[in-house]
Amino acid sequence: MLQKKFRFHSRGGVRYTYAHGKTIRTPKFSLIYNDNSRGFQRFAVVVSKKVEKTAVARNRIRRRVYEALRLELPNYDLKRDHIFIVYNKDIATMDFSELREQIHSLLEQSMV
RNA sequence: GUAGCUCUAAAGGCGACCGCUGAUUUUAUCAGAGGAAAGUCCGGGCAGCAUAGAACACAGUAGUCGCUAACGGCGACCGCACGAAAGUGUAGGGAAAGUACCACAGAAACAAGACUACCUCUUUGAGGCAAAGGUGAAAAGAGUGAGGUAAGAGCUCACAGCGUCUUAUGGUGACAUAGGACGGAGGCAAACCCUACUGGCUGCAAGGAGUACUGUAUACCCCUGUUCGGGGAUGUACGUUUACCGCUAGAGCUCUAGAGCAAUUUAGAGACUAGAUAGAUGGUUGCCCCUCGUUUUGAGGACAGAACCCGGCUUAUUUAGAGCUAUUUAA
Repeated sequence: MLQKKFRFHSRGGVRYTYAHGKTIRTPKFSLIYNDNSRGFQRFAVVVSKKVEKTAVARNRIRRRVYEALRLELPNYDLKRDHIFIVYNKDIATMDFSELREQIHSLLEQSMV
């Protein structure tokens, strides 16, 4: 789990990123990102009720993604806001190293 | 053993590494989801609305006695229904206050009476009868035997049974048992309605205090409707945004003893800080345990995530144990 400082969720921030950010799509994720003026990077993970019905299952997906991000974080200093949108419920059961690899490649794509 | 019924308990265990939220003696230690945290269906605490008042309207509840802070909850008991039994279910007041409805079928559905059948006569018809047949969820409460008649019929009698009223006995009571009198044409009140009882409204996004901004009116405003009664007022009322308080030790839990059939309650002792805020309580992994499969490898371990706090109800769901009933000697 990331520190509270590096997560964000306020209505304004999320909505601003949705409106002005760039989007990268893959079968399991979308990544929306936009520069911010805070001087550090922030992340949000969104899991829709359409993906998983119960709160327990959504929490598990959210925590795994946050954990993968936490392990990737030392390699980056992007000074941007990022939103990960989850489309596929396999993330709850898939191999953790594979999940980490997918998130790594997504972040790499966004650097280009 | 098999089939069934009831009750109770647990919610895999111990570690490693890396994290998150909170607290503190601040860089290290401690604490950190459930039996349903869920649905938000009831009831309260708490908060505000005037000092929280009255009547009507409206809504809810509906066997009795008890328990409780309270309840539409719980316990015990009564009646009825289901079951072979253990047991289970039950909104279970009022239909001679009034209104509405009773499809299809059927002769006929609450208003008269009669389709088939039976009997009589002056026989293309008229009259008598309401037992039998058939329809339907429902067709006057009425079975057996005897008398009776043109044919019949509770028309009459005996026995059995039903309903209403009433007397006695038992019970706090619902009611039960026994006796007496009378039998008058349905059902439906989770249809309107009547009766009794209960309920002021809004909910922690309540509300408090504060910051910044905006705008309106001296009319009105004061938490649903109508009426009555009452209160407020110059910075009063309304709206938007952000951090803080509210925010967790409690009508709570465990044990022992007493009261009670029980729900529950009295006394004593003991243990215990989840309080986050788009929302922490996790991720990865090792060994053991259980289930499936198997030479091994392996797969799986339910339902499900606190959001002011309690008491219930309902729904989801894995496993284990105990007691009881029936069947029988089949394993």
